[in-house]
Amino acid sequence: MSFRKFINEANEAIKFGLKRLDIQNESYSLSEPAKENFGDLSCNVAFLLAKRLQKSPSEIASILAEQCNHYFDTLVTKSQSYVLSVVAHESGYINFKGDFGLIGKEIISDILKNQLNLDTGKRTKVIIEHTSVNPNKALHVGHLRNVVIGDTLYRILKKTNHDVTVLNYVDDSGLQVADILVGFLFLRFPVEPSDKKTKFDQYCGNAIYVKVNELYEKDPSLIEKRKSLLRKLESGDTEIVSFASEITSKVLKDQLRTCWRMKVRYDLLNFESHIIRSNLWAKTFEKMRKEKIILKESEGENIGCWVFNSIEEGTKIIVRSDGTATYMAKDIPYALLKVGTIEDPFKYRVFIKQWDSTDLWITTSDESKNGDHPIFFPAEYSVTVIDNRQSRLQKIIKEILSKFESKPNKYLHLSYGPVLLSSRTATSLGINTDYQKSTQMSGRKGIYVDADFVLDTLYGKAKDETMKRNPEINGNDLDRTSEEIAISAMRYSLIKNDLEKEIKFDLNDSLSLDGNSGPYLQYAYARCCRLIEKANEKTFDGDVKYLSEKIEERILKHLSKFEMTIDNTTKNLEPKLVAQYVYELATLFNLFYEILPILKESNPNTSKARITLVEAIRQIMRINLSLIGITPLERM
RNA sequence: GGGCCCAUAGUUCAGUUUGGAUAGAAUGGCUGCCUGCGGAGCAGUUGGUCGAGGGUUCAAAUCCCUCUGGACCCGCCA
Repeated sequence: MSFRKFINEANEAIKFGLKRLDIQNESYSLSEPAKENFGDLSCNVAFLLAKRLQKSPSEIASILAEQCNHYFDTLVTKSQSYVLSVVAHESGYINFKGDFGLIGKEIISDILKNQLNLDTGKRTKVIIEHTSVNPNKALHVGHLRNVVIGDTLYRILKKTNHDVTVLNYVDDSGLQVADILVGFLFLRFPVEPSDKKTKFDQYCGNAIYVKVNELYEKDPSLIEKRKSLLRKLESGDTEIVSFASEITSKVLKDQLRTCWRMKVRYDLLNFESHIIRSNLWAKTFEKMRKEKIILKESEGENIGCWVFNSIEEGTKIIVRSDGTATYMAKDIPYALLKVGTIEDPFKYRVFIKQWDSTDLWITTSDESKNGDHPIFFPAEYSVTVIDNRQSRLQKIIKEILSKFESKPNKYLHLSYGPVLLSSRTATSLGINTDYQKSTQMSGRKGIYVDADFVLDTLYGKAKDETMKRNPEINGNDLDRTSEEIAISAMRYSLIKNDLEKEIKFDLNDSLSLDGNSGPYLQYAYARCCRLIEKANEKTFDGDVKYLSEKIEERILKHLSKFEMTIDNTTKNLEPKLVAQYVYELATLFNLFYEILPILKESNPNTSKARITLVEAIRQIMRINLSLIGITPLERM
């Protein structure tokens, strides 16, 4: 926590100074100044005191700075101070300069000895639910945002020693599944796509789902057929259920292929049909009724319905007058299960082995399968990754949960803005944009950009670039490298921005491998690797005191902020902070590489120190890249 | 109608939580830098009434109010 120690010490110095001037209860902020030549930390307290003391900020700053300096006399050994100087600026700021000789020495040592302190989780059990795409279509770029946010969060929480379980909820008995069943059973779509190379999820989504929805308008009798299929699905009609299960699991496996390609993994799949059969809903309903969380309306427009009266959101129907549960109601038992309000009724078996050789589990009704399995439920807190259109429902679920539990905030909704198509991209897909700036995607209407298609296109582009630079590269390395570059471009572009902002997806722009992009980060890492390889060092024991150039100090400072950045990321659930951190590190490194000789430096002490610095950068970069799911490449 | 989110350079975005010093990147345009540690790089240049108006403050992109423009949610659909 090197940089934080520096902040703490500066804070102590300010407090000390204020005390000596007999000033109490003054709040202030200690922040990084806009420009580096003002120092490393600035305090605004003099501005705040101006009125109270009837003096100018400038005057107060200089008096206070002098008192602050006495703080360092109280330290046992001044050489252990992280603060190099405290000076009052005429503007009124008190500026602190850090001792990056000392801070740098500590952070480099921590990095190289693998002694970074990232354990903020202390084995806290966390459940993350993400992806949860209906199993009737292939993933589009909008789904990928969800997948990548969820997986990045998983990686960060895992690294900070949280005990993380990743769930993927599969709605295998809903309307959207009934839609493709209509296609197969009534419109006679073949059970296999005519072109064997077509992925089954794409076949269902692109050919059948869209077509069926078009036909509903021309032939309303199909809607009746869908309704009857849905009833059979819910009532457990053996023939239909088993056919549906065959279809959805084929789609699901293809969806998982796309997710795995993105280096995403899960622990458990929860099928809606299993939850229905498990009796969880019945228990939940009973409980809500008993505790008077929901009430039966005896008059008015909702007569005969069981409703929840939300304080802020008004009346919400939970059970219809015909006794069936609404869409939202089905999420309640799942939420209760996650936070431990109801007991886990499931038995488990391994569904499939994943790309990282971990097991992906599913629930099962097979009585014999209840041997050793990980403990999935419950968690200390649960994070559900769903886009912001679901905010209202998530809020109501959270409110219902709070009726069961006195402890708040165990159930979190990680909200994000949807991915829209830029008008250029929409037009290129033949969609009439009506001169709008961007277009909502819709699986049902066929308005979307397929995830695999984008990855394939990126892959092709990365391959061209890689071949240009490495004419001698062999086929396997070329394929692997190109794929990793494609994934890094995709993943980075989906998390580098603020979660709440919509992403306007433009196919052309997303194909860029330059600038603030995933491949830029990988390139910086590869450069580090080549330097280390050529340096042929084993020990990395260069002395930080030879790193006195401005750029070197900036790098040491940035490295020292790593633990703090990760801490903020987990506290605020903001994956972009990691992306921004590693981008800045890559930028600083590229600059360093450009302006200073490393291997060619004539002073051996300086050269050794620089090589050590490169190694530290490389380590931090490697950790950060893996946190955001980008594979560090030694060559590209 | 109620709720929620957004608006910063031609474009895509940081910065807003916690007010502070000359508002930063990337991309596009223009221009330099490879017999040199890898040019997927670096540097320079171009480009801003921070949607508008008002308020609070010594100080507002940031806080408050009003307005405008855009998106989304508000069903006994999922």
